[in-house]
Order: sequence, then C-alpha cells, then structure tokens
Amino acid sequence: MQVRVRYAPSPTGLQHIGSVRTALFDYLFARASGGVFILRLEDTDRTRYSEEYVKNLYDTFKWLGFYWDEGPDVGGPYGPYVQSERFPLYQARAKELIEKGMAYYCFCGEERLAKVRADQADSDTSEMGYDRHCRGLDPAAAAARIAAGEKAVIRLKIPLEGTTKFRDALLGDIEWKNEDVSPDPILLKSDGFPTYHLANVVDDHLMRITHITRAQEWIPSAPLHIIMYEAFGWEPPELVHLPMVLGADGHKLSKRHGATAVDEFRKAGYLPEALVNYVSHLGCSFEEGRDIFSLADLERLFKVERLNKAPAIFDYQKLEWYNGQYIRLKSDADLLGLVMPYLVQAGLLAEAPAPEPRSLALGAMPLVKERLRFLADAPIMLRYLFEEPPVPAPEEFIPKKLDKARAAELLAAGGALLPSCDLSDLEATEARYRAEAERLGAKFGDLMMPLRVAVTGSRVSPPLFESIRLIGIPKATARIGRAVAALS
RNA sequence: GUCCCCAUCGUCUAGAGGUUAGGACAGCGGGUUUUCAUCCCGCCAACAGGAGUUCGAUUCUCCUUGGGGAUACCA
Repeated sequence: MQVRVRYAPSPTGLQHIGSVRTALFDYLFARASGGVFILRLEDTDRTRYSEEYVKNLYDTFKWLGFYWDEGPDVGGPYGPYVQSERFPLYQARAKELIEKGMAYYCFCGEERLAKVRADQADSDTSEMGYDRHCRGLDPAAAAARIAAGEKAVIRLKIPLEGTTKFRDALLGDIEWKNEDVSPDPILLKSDGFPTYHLANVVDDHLMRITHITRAQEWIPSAPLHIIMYEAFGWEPPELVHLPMVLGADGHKLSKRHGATAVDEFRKAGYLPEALVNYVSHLGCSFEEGRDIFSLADLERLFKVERLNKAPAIFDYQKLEWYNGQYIRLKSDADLLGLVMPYLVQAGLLAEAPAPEPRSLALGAMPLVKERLRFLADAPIMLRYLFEEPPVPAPEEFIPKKLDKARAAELLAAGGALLPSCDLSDLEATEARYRAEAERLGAKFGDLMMPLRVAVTGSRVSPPLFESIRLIGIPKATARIGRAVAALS
C-alpha cells in the first residue's frame, strides 16, 4: 500500500517554526517511503482566517524547498484540497452520524455552556466540559426543532463506558477510558461549519491518508477520532504523534521565546538549508557522526524509528551555528545573490547594479563569508566599501599603551607606504608593513589598527589589505589623510 | 483538579543488558591570525530517585519525583 501523508495547516497565522517542523516530518516520511505528500488547507475557522496567511504558507514552503504531490494549487484525484470548498460533505457526514444514533443535536447556547463551566470551576468536581444536557433529547423532537429553524450544533456521542484503544507507531498502544474522552465534542458548529475533528476525520478518510503525523498535543483527541472512525465504519489511519517543540523555559514555543514565524527567520537572513537541517534534528536523528544534512539527505535517511518521544527545546544558538555553516558553503556568486537584497535595502547597491559596484560587492564576498552569522549582517559589515565612513573619534585610533601623537605618526607612515604597494601580492605587502613597523619600533598590530580605523571606520573589519584592494589605493589614501588631519 | 505522554551533559542527541556512556551547540582554556571572525587542539559536563528482574542494568518492569500536553461552536 502506498503511503499517503498530509500536512494540514489552518491558515490562521504565519507559518510557525513548530508546524513547519511537523510539515518537514510529514514530507520526509512521504519521500522516504516513496509515498505521496498532500497539502490540505483546514480553513474552517473563519474568524481567524486570512488570505495573507495562505500566501505566507505557499511562500514559506517554496522557500524551504518542499513540494507536494496533491494540494489546492497542484490538484489531485481527491480534491478539492481546501476544506471551505468541501462543506456539503461534512454536513452530510454529520447527519449520517445522527441517523446512526452516534451523534445528536444540541441546543445549548453560549450562556448555558459558560454557566456549566463556571459551576464546574467552583465545585471541586473533576467533571469537566459539556454536561451532555441535550444527549437525552428525543431525536424526533430534536429533528422537529431543527425543521422549525432552531439553531443547534451537532455533537458526537462518546460512549459513557468502556475504553478506546489505539496504536501509535511511535508511542505504542494507548488505551483511554471513554469517560476520560472529551464529553461529546462538537462536530458541526451552529453556523454549519465543521470543527477540526469532523473535517479532519472525513478528509483523512476520503483522501486515503494512511498515516497521520502530527504533534503530541493531539493525543487527547485521538480516541475521539477513533470513535468517529468506528462510528462511520472506517479503518483509521496509522497514528504517529511527534514530540513537541518547546522554548528555553520548557513551555510550548511562542513569541516570547524569540522568533517563531518562519518569515522572521527568513528576513533576518537565515538560510532555508540551515532551518531545515536544524529543525529536522528536533526530535529525530538521522546518521551518527554527522551534522550537516541537505533536504535530499533527510529524504533518503528518514525513518519513523529514529523519531524521539521526548519534547525538544528550541536552541537559537545552534540554529545560528548551522546558518554560519551554510553561509560558508556558498560560492561567492551565490552568496552575493543572497546578500544582494539586504545591500539594496540598505541603500548600498542599486536594484540592478552597474558592473563596477557589482564586482565590488562580488569581490567582498570572500571577506565576509567567514564572518556572517546572518545575511542581514552584510550591510553593516560592508558599508565602508560603498560609502565614505565618518572619521571615528580620536581615541578609536590609539592603540593600547600609545598616545595620540604616536598614533598619528604611525598612521601617516602607513599611509605613505601604501601607494608603492602591489596589493595583488598580499604577502609582499604584509612583509613591507612588517618591515615598516620594525623600522618605526612599533608592533605590527599597532601600525595596522589606526590604518584599519581610518579606512574602514571601525576597529573591527574584514582584512585590511584586501579591503583596500577593493576600494583602490587612492580612496584609501584619502581616508587616511583625513584621519591624520583629524588627529593633529 | 482530572486524564494522557515523556525522562542520557545547560541544549540537541548516539546508545536498544556487559561502553573509559560517543558526537554536536553553548561555556571555558589554548593555538593560527593585521582587528573581528573562521579554522585547529584541549577541558568542563549526563544516565532524576527508589524498588525489583538478572551473574550484570543507562538499557526491561513497577513506584515516586520532575517536565510537558489536553481539558473551546481554535486548530
């Protein structure tokens, strides 16, 4: 039997790093088993729905490099793949359950439900949730009220006794007492929209889903779904509940822990490879003694047995390390392509730069490749190549244990030497400067630091001689001249 | 409160009865180096606790403790 797995997001927010991790495992599971990966939009919550989130969903996965075999945009034999386009299906199925006596109309309004909840909170009862007030209603009477136009929801009849068993491919056998299952959850809302439970079960069955992979927060609704499958007389898919992703404080990952929307990572200059690689190791391992895995590697190596049961804490530092690794793996041309939008946004480069500034930027890539943590760091690091940096305060020029006069002297000497240097020969240039430092009785570093500050505007910068080679000796000499003047 | 799931270094993990408990990130200390970074080397650091089972338990069972999740006309 061919494996069919789906990622079924609800477009009620930006794609979250946690759900993307679930999507990744869905995707890998399908690919590793030669199965089919399906995207299904669960847009049944129209109060939180937004078109913008649908767009974000597509953008996110395109950027990450996932593709689906069936979905709203690519079609497929079991469509439509958007739940809002499938409403009649759910209504029919809910009514089917009523006819079978497995579900019932409930006429309880918000107020009564709120009161039930409040009473439960006040008393020391362990009973929680709906009190099954309408469960005992005469079906014919209820049907008559519906026919008369009264508003109602449809609730599933959870058996009052007995147990529901199911097997999780990861966690093994799980058995629930039916009295502990959510008491008669709503299947169809009063506005006729299905809830997650109904839509999910109906669609998973109709779309021939073979494996449900979702986060462990869904375990408590699994028995309820199983009861529904049984009520319909359907074979339930295999369940795989994935470990959750937590923040540093051990709670469900959320905004207060830092960035959570994939979009935020993307804008900050994270690479999709880094994100995928890092996230794939939250709750899963692939191969020992290796840290770097491409999406293609993961597709090949993924196995359900390598999944973990315990929740994983999201570690921003490790993600950052991965990002650096992937940045260093890029060719200069590729890196420039990635960094370009950031340079453009900072006003350092035109959107379609002329050959000269473009080659300047390209030449700068080897200088920053080892230094970038995020793509967004590039403009800060490279600004001095494109613009005249302001002359820093005098104390910035003064090496440790030296004074202002000495700094000016070293700076002037270093500047004077520059025009006669052949910067295509870095070694020779360095040798000359070392000799110059010796002649002046200065440490090499003390000769270099003021020069660096004068040329780049900062004590921290990419390698100096290569930087000068990029902007040209005349420009560098001019900057040094200005700095000498400022120091005198 | 009730129910469910989980438990190896600070973090992500390897380990599937016998290992000096391995790797990675972070931290710390060195080295390379014109600053910063990269890179290289080293160090620190874990089987939550208690009962069993067994010749032998990190590994199997139970209990305790701890952590997380669910308890919506959201998913």
